[in-house]
Amino acid sequence: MSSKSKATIADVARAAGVSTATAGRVLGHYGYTSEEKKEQVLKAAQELGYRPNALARSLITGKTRTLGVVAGDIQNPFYASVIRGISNVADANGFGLLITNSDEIPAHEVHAVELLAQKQVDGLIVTPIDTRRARHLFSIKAMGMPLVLIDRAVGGLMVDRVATDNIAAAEQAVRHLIGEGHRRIGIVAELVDENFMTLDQFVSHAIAGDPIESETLYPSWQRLLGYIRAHRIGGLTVDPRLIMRAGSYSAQAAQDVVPPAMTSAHPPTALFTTDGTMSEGTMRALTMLKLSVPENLSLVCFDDLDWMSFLRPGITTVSQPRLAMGEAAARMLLERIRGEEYPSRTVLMPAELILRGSVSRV
Amino acid sequence: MSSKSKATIADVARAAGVSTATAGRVLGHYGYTSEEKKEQVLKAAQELGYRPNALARSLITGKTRTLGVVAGDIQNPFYASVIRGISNVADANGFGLLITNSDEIPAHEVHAVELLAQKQVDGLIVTPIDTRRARHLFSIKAMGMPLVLIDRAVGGLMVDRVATDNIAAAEQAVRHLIGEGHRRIGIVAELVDENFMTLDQFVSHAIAGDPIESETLYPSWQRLLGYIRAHRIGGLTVDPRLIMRAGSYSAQAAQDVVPPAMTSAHPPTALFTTDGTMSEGTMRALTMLKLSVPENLSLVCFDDLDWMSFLRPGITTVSQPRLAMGEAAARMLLERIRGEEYPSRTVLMPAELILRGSVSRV
DNA sequence: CTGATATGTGAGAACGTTCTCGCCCAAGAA
DNA sequence: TTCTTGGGCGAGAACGTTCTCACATATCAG
Repeated sequence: MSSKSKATIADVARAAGVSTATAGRVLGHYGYTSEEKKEQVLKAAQELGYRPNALARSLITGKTRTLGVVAGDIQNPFYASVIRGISNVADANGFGLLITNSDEIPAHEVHAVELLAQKQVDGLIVTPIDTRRARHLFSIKAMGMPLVLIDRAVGGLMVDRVATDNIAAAEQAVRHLIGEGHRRIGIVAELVDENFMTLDQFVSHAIAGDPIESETLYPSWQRLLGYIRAHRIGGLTVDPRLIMRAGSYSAQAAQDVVPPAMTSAHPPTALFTTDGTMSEGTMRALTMLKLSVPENLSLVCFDDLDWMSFLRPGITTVSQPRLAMGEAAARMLLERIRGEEYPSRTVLMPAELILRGSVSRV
Repeated sequence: MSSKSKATIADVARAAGVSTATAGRVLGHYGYTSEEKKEQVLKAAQELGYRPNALARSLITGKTRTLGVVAGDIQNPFYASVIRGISNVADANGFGLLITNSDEIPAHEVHAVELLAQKQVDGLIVTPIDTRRARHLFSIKAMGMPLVLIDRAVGGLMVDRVATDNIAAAEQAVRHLIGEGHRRIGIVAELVDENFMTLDQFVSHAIAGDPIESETLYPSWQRLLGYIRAHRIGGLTVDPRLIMRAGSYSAQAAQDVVPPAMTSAHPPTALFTTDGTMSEGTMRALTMLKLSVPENLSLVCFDDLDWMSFLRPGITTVSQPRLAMGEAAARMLLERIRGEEYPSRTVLMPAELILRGSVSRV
């Protein structure tokens, strides 16, 4: 029956009484074969339980029909959705997915990219960690392997990219708070060190309206920029004490940084959190502090997580099209794999501010 | 430099002035080579930007150092964590991960398994959908490909498996509610049709204490069994009207099935939800119904999701070791891949009841 | 009839590795 | 001396496919 170990094309050919070339043609669906031999071969293949060896096929065709993905952490809902989006279009096109986690550690990313390249993936989707140093990614591009970036950009690396329009989205969110009468608005953001400017320098540049190379900025810095722009537009000054910098991508860091600001002499009347992880840490802190939303404090988050819709009173948040981002990235990658030529494209996806009950008028 | 397209072992050998065999030996770390030639080869490889082709290597060794995973849906926190666990041990052992979603659709699972087998993965981790018919899985086993099942079992398929001890965990959760004085306890569960017994038959068997082949039962049915056993132990009768059967794996289905029961003549004073998806749907329903937990209704969930700890008053829930389940599965799989022989093993992981604030005494 | 075009077949090369073998050399044992 | 042992090296087979050819035939246009 079909259970035995492994039958090769040669075995099938022998059983069907044809050459391996002919058997290969019918099994691989290429070239010409007569109906007669086709039936013989198919019958023999069936009986022997023949299963094509994709390795051998890929070795000679140079195509693996496999996409490589380097994400931060599958457990994070953001990445989980993005990957799901990628998976949707990969599936639909008969591509497999080789997935790795970088945990936002540059060395892990380098290692993962190397592994995927050795496994000869047809293309790579990466959420790059270091927006400045990324020799491995330049090397991938130079090798001619299609590459698409998600969420972050790499300075000088001209490849397709899809991201949320972070600045506009954050600006809209904070303007909403200002519109509701809030004047002291805190922001909870990772703001990991980018080593090119201190936070103070960055803030004063932004407040002064100096031009800032925002493309290669980390998302949390872009969202901070949107926060500052909303203040400028609203004619408000930015109080640096209201910028709660977690310094790392963890809910715990956010949870730690919120209480001091909330118990200070002039606490904010509203908070803006810059991503799902910060939102979670902030919620934990607010629960510990027994602060009620929106009675004691208004809140706008970034990224629409499951619980935001049913946790009373409902969290007003910026919704990113995570699934669509993954799908768009995969589609662009497949176009490149097919050999289509374009100048490198950047797709900035709009985010939507979803109004729920976590903001009150002051 | 290291950027050019693709240098092969033959290219490196030529540049280093040695045979391909010798170059292969140093680049592949096997056999003997003199320090002198080793240096020459390494230098040449460096200059040509040589990167081993894992495909060619795998074709001849018969090993790909890649694991295949067929999960329900990466976006679901349960699967996301399990996969992350698998990824942890795969990474640590230099294995890659080929991941697919079945969306709980049998045909998808069959297709995914076939794809992964063709790609010659060294082993497979599957969350089987159909616990009765699974020819493709028997075939995988017959082929000699190592296979580990997670969360569900397949009748008659003797392979390693890791799962939560669902019956015991559910029983403990419901006994807790009974201990707090609850007498009318509702259960919200998928209970997709298993076609071997109707729900009524199943319930009456369980109430009567008749022996039930529980190994190959779906998790939601196992949890229902635990619920019934807790009633038996507590000397309570089971009211069939309190069994809210969603009938499919979606939060929407749960959300739809809860309101009728809550607005009936004799509503329950407490609810037990049998997994994360049911919990989410139930929360949505409770929010719409404006029922406060634990004032108007007590609640115990299954699976500890992020929000359960910070959503006030904190949700009492059964915590499954999802990450550890994935890690255990991957470890068992690697043992099999290494050729270790055991009779097929079943690892039932204990779950922990985490007491928070969603249960009140009546 | 001549040439082109499409269908059909098999022998054997190719893909980029690892593996098997035979050969050489040096050092130590008999 | 002669035999063994183990390091060191290269030629060429092998893995299981697809690809390139050469060589058929049949059909159709001119």
